Amino acid sequence: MPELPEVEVARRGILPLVQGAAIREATVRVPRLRHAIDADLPQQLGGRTVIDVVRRGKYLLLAIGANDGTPAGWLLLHLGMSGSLRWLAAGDPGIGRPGRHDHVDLTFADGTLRLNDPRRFGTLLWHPGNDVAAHPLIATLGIEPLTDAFDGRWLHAALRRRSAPVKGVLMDSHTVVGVGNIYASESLFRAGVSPLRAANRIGPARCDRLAEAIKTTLADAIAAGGSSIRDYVHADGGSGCFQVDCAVYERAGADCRRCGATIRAVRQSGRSTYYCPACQR
DNA sequence: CGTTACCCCTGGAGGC
DNA sequence: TGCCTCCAGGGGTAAC
Repeated sequence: MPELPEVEVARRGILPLVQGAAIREATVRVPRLRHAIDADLPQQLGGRTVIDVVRRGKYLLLAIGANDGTPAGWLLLHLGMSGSLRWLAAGDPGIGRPGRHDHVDLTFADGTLRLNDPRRFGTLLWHPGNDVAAHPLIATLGIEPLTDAFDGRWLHAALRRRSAPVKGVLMDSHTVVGVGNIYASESLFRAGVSPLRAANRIGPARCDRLAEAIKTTLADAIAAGGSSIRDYVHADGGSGCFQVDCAVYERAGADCRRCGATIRAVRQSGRSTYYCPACQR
């Protein structure tokens, strides 16, 4: 579900709630996520403090400190397709009535951070020590799109050795992180690039436009509060349907807002892709 | 190495 | 009402 903007919005939502706060208790009701949650996770977290919450790709990384403030390890959290975080203030009666897919609670003095994930494609892993970048799931991640290092030049060099359709390459988190199924389609529309085009057949000038389109699409969505369609829940518990007005996503059969042509849907590697066959080449 | 198909899982929507 | 099929924001893994 969440792509980079939703994860970033969730990060900003929970940071002021949990930073510097001690975890009184970690409760795991359902450990069977994509990777099984370690049985000793509650022992690792109990009594420790959340030092910081950072984002790497679609992962939220919680720096966890020991009582004396020294770093103890990292909590890797990925929301998968359907995961969401909720904050329930202390005393909220909902804390005592977890729902069917409320798999994990982190209980603080001021409230409870609750992970809900119906499809259980999410991930919650404990990584001891300082070096979270060394974790296999993190070490293999590609470039962050909202950095200066990611530009048309970088993108052109990366796409040059890929013959697959560009849309799938943009969604490959080992190349560039954070671009999911919605924003891949939206970014390609903004750049006027067909999702079906072989990645290595996009020239430098168009890579400039595409890199810029990815940045602005993601940044706009973050500014709008993230873009969620079905079951995303903001960290504060409100429903978050941010980017309600996608240009192409889920608009098959509708008119292109730029040229009036009919938006088309195709399937690529099992995922739906939307594009304007007239605007995007 | 790069590409593709498949798989994990639940729930909602729509057809009959 | 029920049952069936298809679809959904991700990504790791295996096989070619």
